[in-house]
Amino acid sequence: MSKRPPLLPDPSSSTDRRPPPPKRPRLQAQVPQFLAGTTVHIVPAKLSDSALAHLCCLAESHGARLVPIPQRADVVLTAVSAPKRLERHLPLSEAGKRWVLSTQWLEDSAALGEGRPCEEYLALKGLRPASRAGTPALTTSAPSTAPSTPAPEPVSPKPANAKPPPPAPGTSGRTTNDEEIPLNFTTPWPLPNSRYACKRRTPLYTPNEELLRSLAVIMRSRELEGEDRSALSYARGISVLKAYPRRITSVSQIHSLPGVGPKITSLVAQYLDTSAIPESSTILASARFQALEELTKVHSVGSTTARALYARGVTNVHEMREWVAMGNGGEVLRMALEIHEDLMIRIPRAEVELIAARVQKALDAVLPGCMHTICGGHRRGKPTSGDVDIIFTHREQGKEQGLVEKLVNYLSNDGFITHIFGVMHPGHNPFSSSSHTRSKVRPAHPSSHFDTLSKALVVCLLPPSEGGAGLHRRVDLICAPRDVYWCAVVGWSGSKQFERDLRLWAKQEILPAHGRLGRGIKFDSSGLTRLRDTQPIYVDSEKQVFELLGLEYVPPRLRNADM
DNA sequence: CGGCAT
DNA sequence: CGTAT
DNA sequence: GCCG
Repeated sequence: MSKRPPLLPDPSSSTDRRPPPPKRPRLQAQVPQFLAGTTVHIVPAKLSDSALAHLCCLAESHGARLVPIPQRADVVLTAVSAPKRLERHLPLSEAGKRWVLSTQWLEDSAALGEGRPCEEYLALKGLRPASRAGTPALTTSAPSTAPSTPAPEPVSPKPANAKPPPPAPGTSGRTTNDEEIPLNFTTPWPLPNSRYACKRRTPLYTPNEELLRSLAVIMRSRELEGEDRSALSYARGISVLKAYPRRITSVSQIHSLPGVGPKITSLVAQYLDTSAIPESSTILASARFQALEELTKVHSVGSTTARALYARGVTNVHEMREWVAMGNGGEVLRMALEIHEDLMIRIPRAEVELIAARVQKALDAVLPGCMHTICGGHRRGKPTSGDVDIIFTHREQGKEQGLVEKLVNYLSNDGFITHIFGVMHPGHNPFSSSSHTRSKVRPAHPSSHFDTLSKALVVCLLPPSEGGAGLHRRVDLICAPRDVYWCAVVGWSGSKQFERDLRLWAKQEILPAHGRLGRGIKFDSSGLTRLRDTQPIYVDSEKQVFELLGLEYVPPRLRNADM
């Protein structure tokens, strides 16, 4: 939250603060020059030619001077993560005198328009400049944790075209491949002009962070109060603003953005005037908001339940515990409270990957030939995750049946899984079961991925002896049949707004009217279906999903359309 | 004014 | 109603 | 709350 006040014009009226000096002659700088006066060396190893060229352009366009040897650089960028391999490209003694960062630092900073904190992108853990020498623009305002470097995402199967004969992507039990080496292409960032998040490129970091955080408070309040439609509008507005690549300094900039109407425009105007949004501040300070926010952090407590609890005088987790101790609530809630403190702690990337490796190991033991992809925020490049989403399948269609149980049993016996919040299966409807709800009626086609895919929502514990933090971690295990695997991966990679708009777009394209011939595809994460003849369409890669929906491919790291 | 993801 | 993205 |  606490950000330094960099070069914001900041017409903050009223109180203190010296009057803004008219010091801002950089009008010709179309591209933020956060690397001005900085020498940069890019280690070519492990980079494709095009990726290298891309990074060089990126660095120079932001003011860097490129130097051919690391010894002369203020900043060294590299895609090499293995310490030993890195050592071959730059002596450790030299390394300790400058920042040695992941290339992702440049990608993120360029998208943001300012230098990201270096600490979050150390190529080698703990390797930082000993003496704070010349790194002018790169002041490490490192606020906190985030140890691991966002690395090229690991994915299991290959896009299948590497080898002609075996149709199965993953070779044997091995898994975890890389998707693409170059990854993002940040270059000329387009202004968001589409109404659909799935047609925009939205990086993880935004130059308008504070503004959007304020708007997100109002959105959250609407959610908590059950005003879903309003909340949706804020989600859309925030989403489109997050894709806006420059600092917003005037409402004229956002005037014509889709999803930004009179109300949101006025809120932005207030923010630009006063560096705050009064409605947001009021909400944030209100006891009710704080209570509902805290209560809904407990697994299985949603906004409706939270409001009901609040009405009965329960205003925090401690009081909820007492309320449960008096015999209220169900088993899931009791479990959730048991480990609530652990679940509040975010998971570093490295541990996410350890957990996935552990799951893959179990898959190998239970049914050889499986592969997985880590989805969710982790796949979108977040430095930490709230939970771990693992999608898996078997290379042969059909072999995956019953796999979720076997996996959960195996990992439970192992002591890795400590709690089970729920296991769902295709065809099994969570309604009409258990308690006496005579929910005879159920929609004819309830096919959401919540009942077409098998999955387990569990809690795991990876002990420190195995590299874990010794904390309970939420893990979603989702099993997809081979032919819908990539649809499931797309569906579970998010972000939420990205998914909503993906489906909305699909629907628009599909539904009759539209003389748009050639189209007519239904999308859900259980697959793609050509409506014309209700024929399923099999895809073998994520890109094909986008193609078939008539969309430009958006890499996972540019799907961060939520706050 | 109806729709807003599944 | 909750969960998931 | 915004849009078609």
